[in-house]
Parts: sequence; structure tokens; C-alpha cells
Amino acid sequence: MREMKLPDSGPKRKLFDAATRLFAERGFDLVSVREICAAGGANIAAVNYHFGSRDELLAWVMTSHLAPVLEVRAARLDSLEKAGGKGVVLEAILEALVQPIVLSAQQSELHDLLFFKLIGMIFQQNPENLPSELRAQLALNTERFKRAFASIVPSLSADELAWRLQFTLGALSDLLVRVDGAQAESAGSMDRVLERFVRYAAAGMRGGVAAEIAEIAEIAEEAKEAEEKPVVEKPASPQRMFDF
Amino acid sequence: MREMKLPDSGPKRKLFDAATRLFAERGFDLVSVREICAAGGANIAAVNYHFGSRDELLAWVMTSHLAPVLEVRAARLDSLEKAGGKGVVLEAILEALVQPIVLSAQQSELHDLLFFKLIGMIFQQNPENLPSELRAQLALNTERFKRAFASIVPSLSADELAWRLQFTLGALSDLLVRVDGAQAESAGSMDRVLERFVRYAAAGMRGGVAAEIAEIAEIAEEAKEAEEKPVVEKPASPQRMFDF
DNA sequence: GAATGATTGAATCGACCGTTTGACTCGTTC
DNA sequence: GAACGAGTCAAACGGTCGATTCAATCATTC
Repeated sequence: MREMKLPDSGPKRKLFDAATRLFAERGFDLVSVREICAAGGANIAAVNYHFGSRDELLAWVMTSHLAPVLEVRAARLDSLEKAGGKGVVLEAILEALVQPIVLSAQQSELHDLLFFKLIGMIFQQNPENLPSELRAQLALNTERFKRAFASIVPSLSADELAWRLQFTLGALSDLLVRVDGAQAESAGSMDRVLERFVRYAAAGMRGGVAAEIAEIAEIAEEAKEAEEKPVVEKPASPQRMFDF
Repeated sequence: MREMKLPDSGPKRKLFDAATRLFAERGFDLVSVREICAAGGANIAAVNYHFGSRDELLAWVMTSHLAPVLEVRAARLDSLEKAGGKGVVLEAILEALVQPIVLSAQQSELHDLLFFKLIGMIFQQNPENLPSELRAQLALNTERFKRAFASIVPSLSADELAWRLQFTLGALSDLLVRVDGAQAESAGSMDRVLERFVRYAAAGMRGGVAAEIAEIAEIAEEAKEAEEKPVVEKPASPQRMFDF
């Protein structure tokens, strides 16, 4: 993970692409280096020569595919913050969470559904199984989203917001892993599916908050976010979160 | 899977318990029969002698723990249907979805958090990896819940309802797998966490439906569910669902 | 107490795993 | 054309895997 350059072609790239596809199709634990080398048209020793070990290759695959998503997410949050928080709705933050995944999928040479599955599988991983740099980047990203949500739905306690964010991220990662071609087509495309997800998650995130309709009205006319009675009783300490 | 009897004690039971704990702790793919036998104080051949194979033991573990949950769920739906659908709210159906998990966890000798993780791991499995009888039972259960939700939120198209149910089930399975002791304690108990989840999912399921507050009012006074304009445009064909 | 069937034991099977070795083939450089 | 480094190759390393064998043990029944 020292240098982040990967050749555009050549045997190393073919190995990387083959590993990416196999990991996405069958899961990280169920792919052997022998299969990767065979799929990449290389010798058994190729993975260890080019990547050092199976684990380092897996770390390459994870980081190379997830890091761009996190960067686009961060850029989206930047532009939302540049708007000063005024006129920004919950849906905009949720779109900043999910749309970078679609954009990265379109830029990837991997089939969209496999890309989604790969990202979802990374999300579902126990964080301690992720490369440390990626894990840190992911934690930072999640923390930024938590703050963004907190500024939009100030009536929620930190605890309640953390739980709702966990529910949202869980639904997202599960969706990415499970959605198949028939489902996506029945919805039109993955964009349509994620539009539905954004509506669902937005409703869930602001559920119980008194001014749901009022908050939607904020879109057009800047409204004063006055006091809204908190839904949750316990102030409580900030809980540990899993990252996405 | 022919007979469903498991002795209350003896080496076979010790093997079963050891396998359950190891599978829940480390995942179905990362536990060897040698570890199971060692943890159960038995010989290497014991698993194959008592259960036939590793796969059959895994099927036993899955079925023995999930089947009671599905049965309690079905009983809950029965009593809800006995109420004739009048006065039944979305939250009641969601509680019929999640509370049986808590009840089964309390009856299990397995630590609650490990039981939740085990159930969540089963939910996250690709259905084709589940024992066929269990998969069928699960599919039936999910279909019943889909109908229950449809009768409660009739303004949603079948397609939109299926997606929202998928989001809900995804959030639930992810929650079951990931939640740890510190989180559950910060919320008071797993019941409290699932109460939060029910509120979140209820808001998500009825999100965008015009009469959210009106529907809540239905709790006290029976209201006429008149026409509510559908949120989603496409009638579309019923999509394939993953089951929980 | 001999016979029978159920259970346990140690040893081993063949297959696959990630990784390493060392010889070999190049293209490039002096 | 000798030397060199990068890359490829077949072969093998030590290890773990699920499953099987077969003798030894045990409890039960006749």
C-alpha cells in the first residue's frame, strides 16, 4: 500500500482485475490465489511476486475501489457545506452518501452489479479486517456524515442519530451486496433503486421529528430551525459506530 | 434434517453447542470440524459420526436456531390477523418481526449477543446456502410479512413496498450481526435498540405516505383507510425478494 | 459371560491452501 | 557479448482441510 500506482495493462493489471472480479463474485474468503492466477493467465507465483501476498492483493483491491468512493463523498459534503447548511435537506446528504457509489461504478470497468457487491462486501466486513489506512479513511468519512446529519436534524440526540445512521448504513450495505440484475431492472436501474433508498432512509432518519413536512418546506424557503422537541429521552454518551 | 430431536445432554449435544458458539463467533466459513471437536471435547471423527458431515451440522445449527424465531413470528402474525386488521399499526407488524428474535435469544443458552449475531449471519447468507427446508420456511414467513405490510400501507405499490421491506430487513440483519455489548449497553438493552429500530423502520416504511400522522391517529380511533395517492408511479411486476 | 450394536480412538487419506525456491528467459546496459 | 535485473516458470514446501478407516471400547441383551 505504499505507492498507489497500478499499471494500465500488463500481467499485474490482469491479475488485479481477475482478483477483483473473483472476490466480488464469490467473496473474499472463498477465492484462492491459484484461481486468481489462472483467471489472470499467470503462474502460481505471480500474486506473491507482484503483490507480496494474498492479503496485500486483497487490500489493493479493497482500497483501489473504495477510496475513490470516499473521495467523491467528501467532495459532495464539501459542496454541501459551502452552501452554508442553508437550504440543504436530508435527502441531499443521503445522495452524497450513495451517489458516489454509482458514479464510481460507472467509471469502473467492472460490471456495475459486481462493483456494488464489492463495495457492499467491504462495508459488511468487520473493520478490523480492512487495511488500516482504509479503515481510518472510512471512519473519518462516516464521522463527517454523522456531523452533517446532526446539523440537519438537530432535534435528535447524538445517540439516537448514531443508531439511525447505523440502520441506514446497514440497509445500504445489505442492498449493495444483495441486489441482482432482475431487481435492478424491475426498478429501471440502480439509480432508481437508490432513489427509493434515499426516500426510505430520509423518512427513517427524520421519523418522529415533529416538523417533517415543515422541513420539506425548507427546501424552497429558508426557514428558521427553531426548537423541536427531541424524540429521544437519553442524552447518553456517544456510542462506537461501525463505518461505511 | 430428518428427525428434529437433539439430546439434552451427551457428546452430540456438546458438539452441537460448541459448533453453535464457534459459528456465531467466527463465521460459518472460518470454523473447522477439528476446532468444533476440540471445543466439544470429542474426537475428530465425532462430527461426521453424529451429524454425517460438516454441512449437515451447520444446517442443524441454522435450522435449530432460526426455526423457533419463524414460528413465534408466525404466531404473532396470527394474533394480529385475528384482530381483523383493524387497529393494527405498522409498529405492531415490525414488532412481530423483531421481538421473536429477542424472545428466542432469552430462551437460548447462547449469550444474547452471539444469538443475535448468529441469526443475523443466517439472514445475510445467500439463500442458496441455506438448508432447503429452512429457505422455504423463510420465504413463506417473508411473504406473510409482505402481505401484512401491504394491508397496512395499501397506498404503496407492490414494488415500492417490496423495496422498503428489503431495506428494512437489510438494516435488521446488519444490526443483528454488528451490534456489540458496548452499543447495546449504551442503549440500555437490545430491546431498547430494537425499539429504536422499529421506530426507524416504521417511519421509513410509511415515508412519503400522505397520512403519517393520520395513520398514527388510527391507533386510538378506527379510521377509514380511504384513497391515499400512491407514492410510486410504476405498478410493475412483483420482484424477487431475499427472505428474512 | 458371550454376543451384539453403538460409540470412541488414533491414524491416515487425498485434496487444496499460501508461499517459497531456484532455474530459466528475456530485454537492456555497459 | 558479458553482465544484470525483471519477470516467468515448474516444482515443491509445510500445513490445514473434511472425511474415512479400522481397531478398541463400552453398554446392553441374551
